[in-house]
Amino acid sequence: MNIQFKKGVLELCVLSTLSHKDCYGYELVQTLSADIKISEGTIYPLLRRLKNDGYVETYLQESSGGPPRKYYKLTQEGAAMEASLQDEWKRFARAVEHLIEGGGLHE
Amino acid sequence: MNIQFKKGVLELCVLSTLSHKDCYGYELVQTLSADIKISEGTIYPLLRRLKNDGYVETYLQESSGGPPRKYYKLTQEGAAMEASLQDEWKRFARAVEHLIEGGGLHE
DNA sequence: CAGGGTACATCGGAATGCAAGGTAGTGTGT
DNA sequence: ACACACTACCTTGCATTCCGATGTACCCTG
Repeated sequence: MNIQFKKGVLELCVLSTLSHKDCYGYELVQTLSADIKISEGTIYPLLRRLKNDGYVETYLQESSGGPPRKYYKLTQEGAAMEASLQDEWKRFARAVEHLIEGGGLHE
Repeated sequence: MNIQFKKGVLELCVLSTLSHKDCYGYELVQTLSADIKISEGTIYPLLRRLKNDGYVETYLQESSGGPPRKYYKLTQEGAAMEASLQDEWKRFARAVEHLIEGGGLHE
């Protein structure tokens, strides 16, 4: 899988997943990797960034069989960001589709 | 337009455009920018990379009203790369679509 | 002869993802 | 008791790609 394609998109994927339910970091790696491979070295700095920007909040929860899990919860700003990014992505994907199908010509 | 989304995709767009007809760098900037903004500072290093990797060949052609144009022509390897990248892109776009629609769940 | 369009090119900075490495807790096999 | 694997967190350095700024040079128009 082309690494470059993922740039910026993983942020959208994380926000989108969190818009359905709260998740902890390790869980996000497992869940997202079913569709798009993402490594721990990517997710943790990304989640830290999202928290710093106010798009998510965190809370700890004990776990049987491992250290406590840090859950991430979408804020209102995060939900707005998710919607915005999703819209941007769809417009971008359409533009690419247009270019690779039509060769950028008006057909 | 989210800059990060473009990472790696511009290479596909350039190869795809060249698969329809030979172009010179400045022309590619104008053509592609109708759909996806791309700057000269991006296209020239990209074209050099494609040439170094053997995906394109170049030839000069005089122009009325400006310096000579350096045309880029797709090689066989370039055409194969274009097909491969296009396939990768489509699978990637489907995976993203699946994630942001279904939230990564099996629905 | 100044300014704008054409057309090439390079450089440094910013953003992002990854592999590799580190810390701990829990459970299983021998 | 001890090694190993799995869970779960985290950081650091590296590679890649894109952009804005900048530079060169040609041609035409006012």
